[in-house]
Amino acid sequence: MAQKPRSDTHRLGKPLKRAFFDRSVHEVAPDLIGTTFLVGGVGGIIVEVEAYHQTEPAAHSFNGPTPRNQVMFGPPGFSYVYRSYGIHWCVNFVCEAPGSASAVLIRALEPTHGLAAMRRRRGLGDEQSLCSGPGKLCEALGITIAHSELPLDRPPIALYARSETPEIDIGMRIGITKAVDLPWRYGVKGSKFLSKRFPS
DNA sequence: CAGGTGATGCCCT
DNA sequence: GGGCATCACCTGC
Repeated sequence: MAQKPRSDTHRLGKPLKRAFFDRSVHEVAPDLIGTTFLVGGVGGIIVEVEAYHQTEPAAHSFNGPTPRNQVMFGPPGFSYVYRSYGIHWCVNFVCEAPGSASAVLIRALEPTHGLAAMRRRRGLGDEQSLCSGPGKLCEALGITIAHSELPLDRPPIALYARSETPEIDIGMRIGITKAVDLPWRYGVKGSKFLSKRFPS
């Protein structure tokens, strides 16, 4: 029998304001660790993210604005959803001043809200694998391209401040082929809900 | 548990 | 037409 969901015992913090994202992506990314991310009331605690910035070739914005990535060049506090490998969706939060074209990729959640809905969408019972990857968490939360370019402080999206400050691991980003040596991946130290363990 | 690989859509050159 | 900010499943240790 699975352990009791954490949502039974922990309270949500204050809603994040859109101004939270009007800072350097390198400040926002680690600050997002431990916050709660819900879509339509379903989601959990962010345990892993990566930062991307226009000045670095792994970013979708590196080659300038296109129809797909235009939201990255707009104001902070909006979602950017793209299709990955033709199969999965991945979600980012746009950061910094308009034109900086930086964003935080949400890579893993600790599921806390709507476990039944997530299991149904994922076709899985294993709680540890529900949201342990950028494509997995989008499937669990029902995120598609229809959720791109939406404000992060209005329904159906909700973000809540962390109630405790977790110990944070920092490492190289995963699954990319360019700018592989930038340590722009952040995660909750020792979390069982990461997409991959941080090297010790 | 680590490593290799096929599936699959679409953006951009 | 090339190249992916991935996942699940298979192998072999």
